[in-house]
Amino acid sequence: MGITERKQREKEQRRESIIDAAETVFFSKGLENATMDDVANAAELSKGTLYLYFNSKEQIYLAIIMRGFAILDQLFKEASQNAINGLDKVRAIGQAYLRFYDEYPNYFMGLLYYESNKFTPEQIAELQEVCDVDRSEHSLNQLVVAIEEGQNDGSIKQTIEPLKLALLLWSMSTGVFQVSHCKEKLILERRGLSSEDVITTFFEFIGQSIGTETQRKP
Amino acid sequence: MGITERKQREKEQRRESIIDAAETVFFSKGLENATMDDVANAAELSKGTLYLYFNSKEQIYLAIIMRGFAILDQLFKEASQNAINGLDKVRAIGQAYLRFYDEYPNYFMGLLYYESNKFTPEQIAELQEVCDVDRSEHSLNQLVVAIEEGQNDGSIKQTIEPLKLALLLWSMSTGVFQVSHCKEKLILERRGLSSEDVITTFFEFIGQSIGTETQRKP
DNA sequence: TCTATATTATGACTGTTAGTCATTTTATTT
DNA sequence: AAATAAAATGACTAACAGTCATAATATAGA
Repeated sequence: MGITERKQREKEQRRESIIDAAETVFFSKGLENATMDDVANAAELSKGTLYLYFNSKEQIYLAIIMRGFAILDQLFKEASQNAINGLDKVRAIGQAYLRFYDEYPNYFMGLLYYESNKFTPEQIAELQEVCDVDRSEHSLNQLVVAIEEGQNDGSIKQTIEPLKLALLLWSMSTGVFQVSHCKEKLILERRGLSSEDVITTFFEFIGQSIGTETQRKP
Repeated sequence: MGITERKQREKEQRRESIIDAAETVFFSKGLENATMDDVANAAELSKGTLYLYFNSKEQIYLAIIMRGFAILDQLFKEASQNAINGLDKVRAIGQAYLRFYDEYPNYFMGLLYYESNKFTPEQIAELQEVCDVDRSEHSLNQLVVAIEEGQNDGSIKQTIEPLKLALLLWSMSTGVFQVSHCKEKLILERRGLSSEDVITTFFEFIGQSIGTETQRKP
């Protein structure tokens, strides 16, 4: 009786196609300005149908954000691959996060949205019932692992415990990307600085601060 | 003819009282859940009247946020007062920012809201017509000045230009406060870390990284 | 003081949109 | 072919931001 399986699969596909449509709509008009009818049109479904697959507009956005986390997770994984030691791994992950911010700005914004107050634990639990797992912590864990490795192989100072350092690096990077993105027009340009410029300096700054003496460039 | 002046003054007072009311309402129920009727009730005015003083709900929130920036600006000013050199000033400003985050969490959230995409330049321009000036850059400028001072008196490394370093410190701090605030329940507690713990480590980390060798503690 | 005019305030009304639900359409089973 | 189950629909509701004709109040002029 493969019908049940086929139906399950079709349901899954329909859900994905709704997320696809919502992604296009939300990313182009912005979450606030986009209506559920917009999404329904884009998905070639009626509005009511959307609510058979998701409980709310926010719920759909949350599903989109989870896609972003999956991408980020993958980028981190790839970045870690070719690193020669822990510090190098951390650097590569940092670069990967920068690439994520650069190449997937909409997903990055979603990440910020997620990291704010916005979603209640209930909403996140809801999602897990119908959709993918919550991947929001995977990326951070990869960073923790890289730091542990670096502290073991002697490339990273042991002054800060891995989880704490990972959280710091994560939050500092996020903050720098966010601010340099938003201030680009208002402050940076006016004074002859660019966003990339600030970010590059940030990476140098951090690299020197967490590496052991032997790792420092002259 | 003092009547014009009195009327002007009364108008100003009414506007302030609307902001007072909105502050109470927005801070207690959250911007999203609060309605303009809530604000009107709290202000003991009709909804229509609110729109004689502000163009939109967002506009009122923006006015509240500007109050937050004024407070922050004041805190930075006080913090700078007793510092013995530039690095010390920067440290004091950092502590002041932390105090702001601790003691005025709602204003801090407003600051984050402001630093996001949320407001268009038009909205900010609108505000300036009817209300206080845009103070959002003052605090950052104080930080720039402190860094310049530190680079002149030899307490801060000269490797990064003042504006860039100020932006970095600002954005890193903001990111750390934000994340450690939001992750407190989900990640930190579960692994025996506290938000203060992370923030303290952050300040030590930064202090050591920007100070000149002679400023470092053993 | 009384009337005309300008200012300030009001709340019923409008348009929009997230979310619902009785009904219809389509697919599956007997 | 009929009965049943699953999926889809779109008209409907409730809530809310923002508007505007009308009313109340204050000021100025006679």
